[in-house]
Amino acid sequence: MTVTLKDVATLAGVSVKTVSNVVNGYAFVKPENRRRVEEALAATGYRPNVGARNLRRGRTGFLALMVPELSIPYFGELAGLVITAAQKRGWSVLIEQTQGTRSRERETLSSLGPHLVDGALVHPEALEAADFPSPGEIPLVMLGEHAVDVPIDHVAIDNVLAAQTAVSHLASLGRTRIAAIGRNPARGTSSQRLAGYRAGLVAAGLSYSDSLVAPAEKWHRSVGAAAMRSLLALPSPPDAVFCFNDLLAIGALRAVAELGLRVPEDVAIVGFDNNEESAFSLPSLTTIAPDKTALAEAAIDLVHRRITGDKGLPPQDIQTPFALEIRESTSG
Amino acid sequence: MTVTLKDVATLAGVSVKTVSNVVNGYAFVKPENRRRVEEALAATGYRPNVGARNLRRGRTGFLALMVPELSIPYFGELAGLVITAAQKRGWSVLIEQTQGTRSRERETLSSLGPHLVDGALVHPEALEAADFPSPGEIPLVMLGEHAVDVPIDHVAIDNVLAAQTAVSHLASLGRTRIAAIGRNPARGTSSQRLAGYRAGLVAAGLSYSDSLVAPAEKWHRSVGAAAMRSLLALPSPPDAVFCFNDLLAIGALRAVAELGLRVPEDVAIVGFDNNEESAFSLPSLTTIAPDKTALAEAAIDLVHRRITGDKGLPPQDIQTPFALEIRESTSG
DNA sequence: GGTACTTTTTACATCGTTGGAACAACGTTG
DNA sequence: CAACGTTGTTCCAACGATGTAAAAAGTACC
Repeated sequence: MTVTLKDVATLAGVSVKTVSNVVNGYAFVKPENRRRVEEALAATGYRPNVGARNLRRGRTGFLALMVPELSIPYFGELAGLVITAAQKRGWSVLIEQTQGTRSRERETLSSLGPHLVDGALVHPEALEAADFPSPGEIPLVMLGEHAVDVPIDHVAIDNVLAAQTAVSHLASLGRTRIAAIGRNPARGTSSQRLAGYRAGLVAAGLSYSDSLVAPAEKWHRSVGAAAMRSLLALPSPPDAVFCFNDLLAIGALRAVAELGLRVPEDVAIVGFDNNEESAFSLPSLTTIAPDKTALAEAAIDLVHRRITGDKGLPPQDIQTPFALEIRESTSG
Repeated sequence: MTVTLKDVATLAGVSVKTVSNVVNGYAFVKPENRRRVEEALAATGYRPNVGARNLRRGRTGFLALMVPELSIPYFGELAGLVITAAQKRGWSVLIEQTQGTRSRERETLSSLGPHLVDGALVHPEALEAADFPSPGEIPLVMLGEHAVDVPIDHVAIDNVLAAQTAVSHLASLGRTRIAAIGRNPARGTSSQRLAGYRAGLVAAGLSYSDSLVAPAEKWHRSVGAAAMRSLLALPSPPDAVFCFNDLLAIGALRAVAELGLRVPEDVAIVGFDNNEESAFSLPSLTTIAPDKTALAEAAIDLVHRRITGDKGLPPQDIQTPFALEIRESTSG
């Protein structure tokens, strides 16, 4: 049923290779033949068999993107941008979800054989250094989290500085009891944001207190609400909170409202990620806004360079920009 | 560098085909040989070349999922569920974004050759009947929208009934000036929800008024806010609004709040889609909750049946369940 | 030991494509 | 007109796997 080069060749009265040459834009084809081939191509509606082509070329035309869950707004948005950036360079993107578990992350990583995809962008959550595949396999670019001492390309914003910026902003409003929500020792991202939180406190001359740092296993809205409730139940509750992502912050907003308190008058809140919904919450959310487009472009660019040559390039560590987006949750 | 069947065969001292037989679980292999082959497989770390296997088998192992934009929560959530459901049956999912434009939708559809993917789930937004490929190509399953008289599998909830349910709920609260946001003649989904809206009005004995139906080109939050503002500026503004999706409703919530009015006391609001964020908005949003998991499973199941045999099956039209999720925006 | 049968293994062709070498046609040049 | 470089085309092998059919090895029975 499907049309192959051979069918086109028969119809055009030339050899298979000549048709192949036309399809691939080889220069030296007699105009007359080229015309005949092109007509035959059009007439038959020929489409190359990607599998066969890749078998021959040793390329697949696919990139994998590994994320915890697409239903999390940050990853949905990021995936969309990655797909767009990849498409510009002729790649299709295959998405794998890991639910943020180490076992699924390892499994996914090891299944990414060189025949399935040309390269992969991975956004690990629980992965450890030992889990990384021996180099020499397909090009890998890590997004978001910096796994310690693994010689792999890495693209992210400066999480520590960003977190510090958020906390400094809260301090600059005159808040003195600044809490944090999102501690999770198993996740590198959490450690970095926690470090930034502490740095922000120090810079503002405030002291750190463990009791003001709420843990959060999953960074979901409901967890943020629960954490906020427990913080507000403290003997001396916080007057500001830095949430390690926007979902936690959205949950926190709700918890504050349910207790009849006001944001930002009673509690100022800052999030992280700048999800689209955060511009529309009530009140809208001040947040760290990573340049997700830059992130996606940089990652695709890097994997592109790895795939097309540049073998010698040492592992890159690229930082993309971010900004503090000030909204109602910290500015009445 | 990569290990092929041949390498394994050499190491095990048997023929390539025997190794292939072991890999594929063929029954008649002498235990002794099977053991040797398995050892060689383990020793070399053999991984099948998917491309070559598919070339031979005529399958690719990929499904495509076409959606407007992953950054829209509904599609992010849906895509996540589709990927999960596909994975259970051994497929990887390739995502294509169309931005909801007809040209990109057509382009995408026509690029889905039989060699690239085994089947596709498409969620069109602007596509018309004429755009559909001749049958006999790869199996297609349409999600969400029912394009008229195209003999193609289709999975969705009953949009008309769902919309009617939403409006009936508002009417049951005693609201009499029920508006709608989201009219867009170019989109089938909009027409269906509009029809349901009218049916709901009729059922409640209310009259329809064009002035209470706000258009919305894109169903985004900002558009919902703008539409709400214009509805509230009417000489006799609505006391309830049915928004054609949750994003519009979230925008509407904000517009109401900015004017100092209360939800649901002054205006009750119902959305559609049950995005995760809608359970946490202030107030939380009453909405139509489609069973997205059922939708994803049904679609994957259908495409699975198409691919593995069942050629004769007439085009299916499957309806998946939905529920009205009542929250604060209609119940103080 | 021979026949008939079953189990196990192998050689070969094949999927659709492209790289390379060989070959043919052509116009230039000496 | 022979030798040559340039252009254009074809043939063949290969990418890595699997289906087919035939060969080889084993088993059972007379």
